[in-house]
Amino acid sequence: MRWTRTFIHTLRHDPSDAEVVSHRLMARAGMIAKVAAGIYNYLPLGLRSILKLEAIIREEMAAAGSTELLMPAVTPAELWQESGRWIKYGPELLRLKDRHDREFCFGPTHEEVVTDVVRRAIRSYRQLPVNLFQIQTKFRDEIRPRFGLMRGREFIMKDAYSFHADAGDLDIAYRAMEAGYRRIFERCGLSYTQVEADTGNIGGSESHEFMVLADTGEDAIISCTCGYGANVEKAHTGALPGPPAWPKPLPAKPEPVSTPDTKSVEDVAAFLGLAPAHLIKTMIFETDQEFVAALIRGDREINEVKLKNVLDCTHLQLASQEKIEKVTGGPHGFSGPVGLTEIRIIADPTVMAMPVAATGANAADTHLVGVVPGRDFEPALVADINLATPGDPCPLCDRAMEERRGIEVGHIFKLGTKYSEPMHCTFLDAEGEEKPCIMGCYGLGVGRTIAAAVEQNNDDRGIVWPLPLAPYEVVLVLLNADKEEVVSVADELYGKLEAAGVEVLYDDRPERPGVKFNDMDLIGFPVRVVVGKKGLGDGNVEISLRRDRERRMTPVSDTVQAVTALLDELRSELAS
RNA sequence: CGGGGUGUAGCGCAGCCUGGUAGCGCACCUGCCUUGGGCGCAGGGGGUCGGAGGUUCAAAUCCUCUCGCCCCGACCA
Repeated sequence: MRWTRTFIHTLRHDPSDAEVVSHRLMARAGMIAKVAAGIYNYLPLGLRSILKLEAIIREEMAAAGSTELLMPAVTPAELWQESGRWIKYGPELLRLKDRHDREFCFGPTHEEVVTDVVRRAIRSYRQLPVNLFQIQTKFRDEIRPRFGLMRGREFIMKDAYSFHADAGDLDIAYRAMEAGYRRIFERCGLSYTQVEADTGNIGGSESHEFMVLADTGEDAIISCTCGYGANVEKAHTGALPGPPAWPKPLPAKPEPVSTPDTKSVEDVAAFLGLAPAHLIKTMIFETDQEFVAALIRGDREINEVKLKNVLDCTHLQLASQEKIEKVTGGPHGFSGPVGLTEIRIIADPTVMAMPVAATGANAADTHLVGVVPGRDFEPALVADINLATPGDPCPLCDRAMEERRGIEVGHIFKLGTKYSEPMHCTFLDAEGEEKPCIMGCYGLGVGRTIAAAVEQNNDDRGIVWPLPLAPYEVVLVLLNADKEEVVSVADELYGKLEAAGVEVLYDDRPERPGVKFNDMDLIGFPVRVVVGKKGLGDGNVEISLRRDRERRMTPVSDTVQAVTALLDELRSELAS
């Protein structure tokens, strides 16, 4: 392709709204352009990278046993009402009405639609398993879209869904998808990790996320050298060290102590001559259906995602000071579980393991000392609601874990019968009994993966594309567009490279060298071939790789061979 | 939705406080010049100052409302 016949327009300045490096560079390189908040044009250069990733995905999905279909972007409300998500999904679901006032939504994901597809066709266990995928534009009306393709409202996603007669068969498909995802990210040349994940609003049992590692990633990953890794939202820890020995005499029953103006755990502990780990922190939360008191040891924090799952609620937030006072009878900062009978108490196991503790007394400026969990209060529920932090022991091997950051590019779930049951997607088993299909679902953010690749591969001059995702593998740069003898050599080289099957962009613009070189570095084509009168004087062109920018002078006649050899070298690096 | 900010040429910004000719850099057009890392000189085109209302002799500037966008928190591929 000749540059002058395509549509590539680079920006000299950073767009003022671009915050992260991938957004900045993709916008400047003329790959994407914003149309509205969280909604982008994929310009020709950007689309090429997207299509390359899609091609890899299609190959690996086929290898994993999934078949492509395409479902509608606009889907009727009825399907969502059947699953219950018309209510549960909330304002993130973009709802539309047609001219007859019938309700639709722009699909944010397609469990309902695909379940409908399958239930119309499947009658018998003999027809299972089914495994379908699509690459589709989705829309989620995010509260705060940002970071370009990383967190758009409209975005391209590959989503796959599998249907099985039993859990064992689901596991086979799940493992195949898991392996397929690993191959996809490996083939892209990305550094990534696979972690245990929370299932979020989609629901289900087992779940893994695929994270491209980048310091700018929005997700925190807790991991151990033994291979354990989990999203911090989900991460467990091994047995935490217990609190230090109780430093004072033990009262026979909880004893109120005046603690004026001490609200934070640190203040109270210092005031009482105790360690933070001697206190029980009591947090009052408000959900869509109730108030609850969540109990955690004073030196730890509550993991709100875990808590939300334990409570099985849609919304969860800290209660306001007024509401705390109403529910507990005491002001904010002095809540405690003793005598708290109006609301459910959820306690972390570390709290129940405390032999004795200090807590708020649900009264102004007062704490209770000598509270014994299980004797002085009984929680409605004991569940892990502890937030894992770096340095905590690994649940598998007890070594200290570390925290890294990543960009979630893939998420796979075992859904079970969450959709098949309410939507009656059933089959007859060998005994003639009607059963709901066991389902799995497998998402992969296409645009986000491209953005993550940029996030991971750039320098101060621009993008450094990994070969498999580069919009073009090779750029041929004509330096002296007004010198006929230079042009004719470049034209001829362009023809030969194309004939040899090299994916080449020919920069035939009559621009100054500086402009061209800067554009090439910004866009980040892996291989650059420069034809200029200076090199040509010695019968040479200059070949360089974007990643090291080392220039090798090569005789014109050897160019095609040298370029293909370089490409082969880059490919074999990826394969190894 | 809550809190903070911003909207002036295609892009990046100044001007606003203290009302009075709408500006700068880049990009664009013409000519000359230059040509291996964003040249130089000269000339030129381009604006409902986000929108509506108000105050005023006079509003980009002050006031009110409204819309878009951005940043900080809860969602997610």
